[in-house]
Amino acid sequence: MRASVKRLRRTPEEARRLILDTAQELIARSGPEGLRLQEIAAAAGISHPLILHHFGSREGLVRALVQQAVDELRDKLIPAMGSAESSLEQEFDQVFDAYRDGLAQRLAWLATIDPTGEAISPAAVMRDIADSLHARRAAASPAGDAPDRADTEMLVHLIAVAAFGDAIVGRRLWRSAGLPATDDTDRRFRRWLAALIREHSIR
Amino acid sequence: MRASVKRLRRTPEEARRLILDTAQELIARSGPEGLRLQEIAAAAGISHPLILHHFGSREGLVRALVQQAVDELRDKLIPAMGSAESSLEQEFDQVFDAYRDGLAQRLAWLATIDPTGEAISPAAVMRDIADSLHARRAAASPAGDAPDRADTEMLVHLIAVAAFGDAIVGRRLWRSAGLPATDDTDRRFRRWLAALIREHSIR
DNA sequence: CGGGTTGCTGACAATAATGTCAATACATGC
DNA sequence: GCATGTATTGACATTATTGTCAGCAACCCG
Repeated sequence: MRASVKRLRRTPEEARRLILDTAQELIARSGPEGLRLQEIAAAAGISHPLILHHFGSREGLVRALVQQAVDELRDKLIPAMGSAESSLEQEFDQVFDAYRDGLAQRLAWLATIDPTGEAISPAAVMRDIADSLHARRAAASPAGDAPDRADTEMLVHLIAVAAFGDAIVGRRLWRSAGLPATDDTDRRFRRWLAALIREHSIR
Repeated sequence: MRASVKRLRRTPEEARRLILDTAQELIARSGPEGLRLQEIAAAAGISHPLILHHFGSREGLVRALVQQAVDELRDKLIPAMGSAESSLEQEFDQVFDAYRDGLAQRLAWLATIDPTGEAISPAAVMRDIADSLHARRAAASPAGDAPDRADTEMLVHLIAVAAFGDAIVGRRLWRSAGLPATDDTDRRFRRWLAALIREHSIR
């Protein structure tokens, strides 16, 4: 004899968005290990069959989550490394911060789900970034001393893997080195790396 | 009316070893997501209660796996970055190779299981490495121009996070940059990074 | 050889997870 | 207001996974 409960009716886009956002919060908090449909549903205030309705299966949800993580990375990285005005230090802050809120964890998860990288490829994000950065470096350097294209590619790779690795194991490593795992230590590392790169670019 | 089957009887150490090794193979292949007792047991040719007998619970097995990954990293990294004779290039090969065979994946998994890094800490591995490297740098540089201790700490951190990140997303990023995801590309990156570091150290 | 210790297994229990389905409620168009 | 479409849900089915337990079997020791 339960009173008929008010039922919220969303557009499919809203519903998918709600589910994806909730799932990502849970992943950021406790990792992808314990990502259960029931748990997501409870956190989102919906029933678990609704997730299956919108994504077909758990597998479909995972695919959507991974795709969104890749898109998110691209959308954060391109403006971070592509803007011509910002300083190297500002760029680094943006790149390193891009991985916050569990984005690095989601990407690491993707890497374990799809080790070969065949299933989902982040398009040509890195090439676009390298193009943009290379153009800036060429413009900034005196004629005849333009840096090698390969050098720029290596540089982009270094920054990408370092920022990614730092997001996942950075704090742990600082602790293991006997240094405080604080924002300040993080910042000092970024500054040091920026100086290293600058030193290299000037030559 | 089955014939009584010959039963293999191992020492507890052998059994634990067999189980851990089998589990790690599975993790390296398909990630920790699908790490099931039944699956490990089937791959190891044992029954799944035997795992529970030796590790108490699935949780206990996970703890042992993570502990072994941390130990393995330490045992590979200290000789790789601590030896005085090898060249920077040789060291880099050892450090980057240390993460192969899924070790980086296991460590990333650990990072998602234990995000704060409180539960299992890799002792003072990084400090030991920094100590060792710093002593070498001081000895190698002319008197009065010894590098800063903080500089060495940053350097060790950079190499550690870059190698880690490279192990997990490196190949994917090369593909995304339009470069071949081959051993050769990997090696070129290591050589480039070694040159960058050398350039910095000489100054 | 006999008895004790314990590694090891098959069968079972308990629970939890994904997925199915019919029914319901909310919106929109006529 | 009524009909249609579909987002949403509760109840259920199915399967898989961890964990328990009693008993078997290999090895050691006297």
